[in-house]
Amino acid sequence: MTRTEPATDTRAHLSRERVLETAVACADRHGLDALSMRKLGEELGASAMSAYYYFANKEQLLDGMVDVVFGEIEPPSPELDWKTAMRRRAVSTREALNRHRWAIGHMEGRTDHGAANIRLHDAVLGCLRGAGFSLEATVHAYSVQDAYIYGFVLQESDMSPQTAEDFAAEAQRQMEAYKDMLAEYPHIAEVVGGHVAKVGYDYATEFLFGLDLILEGLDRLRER
Amino acid sequence: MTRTEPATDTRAHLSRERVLETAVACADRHGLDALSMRKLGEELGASAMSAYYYFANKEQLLDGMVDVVFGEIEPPSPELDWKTAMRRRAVSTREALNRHRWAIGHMEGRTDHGAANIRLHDAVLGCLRGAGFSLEATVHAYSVQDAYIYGFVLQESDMSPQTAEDFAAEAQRQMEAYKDMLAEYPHIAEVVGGHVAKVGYDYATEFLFGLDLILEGLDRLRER
DNA sequence: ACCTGAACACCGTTCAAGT
DNA sequence: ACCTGAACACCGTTCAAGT
Repeated sequence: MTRTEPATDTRAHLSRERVLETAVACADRHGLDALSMRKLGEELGASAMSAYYYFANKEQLLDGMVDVVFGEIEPPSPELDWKTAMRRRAVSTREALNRHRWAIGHMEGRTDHGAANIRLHDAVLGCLRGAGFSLEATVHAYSVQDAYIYGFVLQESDMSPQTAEDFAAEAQRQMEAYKDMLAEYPHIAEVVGGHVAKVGYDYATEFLFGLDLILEGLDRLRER
Repeated sequence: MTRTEPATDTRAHLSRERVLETAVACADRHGLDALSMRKLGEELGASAMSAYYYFANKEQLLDGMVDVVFGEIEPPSPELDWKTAMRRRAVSTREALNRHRWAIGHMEGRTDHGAANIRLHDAVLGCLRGAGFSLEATVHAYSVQDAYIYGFVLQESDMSPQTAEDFAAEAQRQMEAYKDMLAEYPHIAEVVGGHVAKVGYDYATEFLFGLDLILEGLDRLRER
């Protein structure tokens, strides 16, 4: 958070932040698999093993990278009503995870939670409690929302086509490829051929559809 | 699908199925990271590179492994009403993914879908169409359900404690560890300390809570 | 304190060779 | 047809050494 650069830097020095920044940028561009400690050193303009001074191993580097992503998620504002606040936080989470597709699948399992993670967690719980959810209902509400958000981005980041038009084109291509099997799979033929290949599939509106369905369901769980 | 073993096998021969079976079992026990092509050869009682005869590379091996998991998911029965059928299919998906924790995160992104995957996909679409969902509503309904199911298991498989009691104990341990920071994070203190550390967190009931919330929301989308 | 280079035990993949 | 062994270009990590 606060940069403590020595006043007498002879050259481009390394730092925890700069290593993290470079690692995130590198993973964004080439994927997490392509990010090796050696490649990271090179990208930093330093030696192959230079990152090991700041991170004991690759797992701890990933801990740090994940918390960078958490830091980009907009926490729910206490100014807004709970539904709007949760909706915006969900959208912000989706956006952050789409900027850093390597992160999904590593956001939850960390044994030591980063500072940004904990801060966001606390803000979400506070939003729900303030809206009149009981302790139990708060746990429920948190679970459903996060399962949905992470699951949606997981599906989304795995699919190649991005826009609704791309999606329609890809659907049409796949229909051609599987043409001889379509008799065996009539419902895929109907839904993909009759709908997706025509109107496409827009991730943003699809995301909001499910999100609002969940938020409306949760609203009935509140007290008063 | 159909086994074509030669009648004159001199010894324990390899086969596509046996390689796949062994790979899945190995990943179940030690994780996907620990599964190397060399280790797999050893586990098969064959040479280090033996699996390369059946799979061009590790990615195609993973394609096959993922479809094994899809094959373990119970497709929706046409005998049941749509909500019960979807509920059972969701529970079955969660169970399969919990048996094969390495699979989550690899189920969706495959470029060539396996046979079991396509079969299940078609059955789910058929169930929804048969229940009176329009083409558009079917796509919505599929999206929400799968996002929720995958996302829930993603969270679940990342957490270490399994039972509600374990969870409560772990929560208590974490409360101790973060004691000095609790003033900064009052809502975590309240929810974790006041609820989770006491009653725990049962994954199965938590899963059904969100699932039913979604299914009930979707019910209002049907025609007639 | 901060960074480097060589060394170790591993990878995935290719390919000529064996039966 | 089915499998093997050696070889290549990579990994993550350790550690003694440099400044």
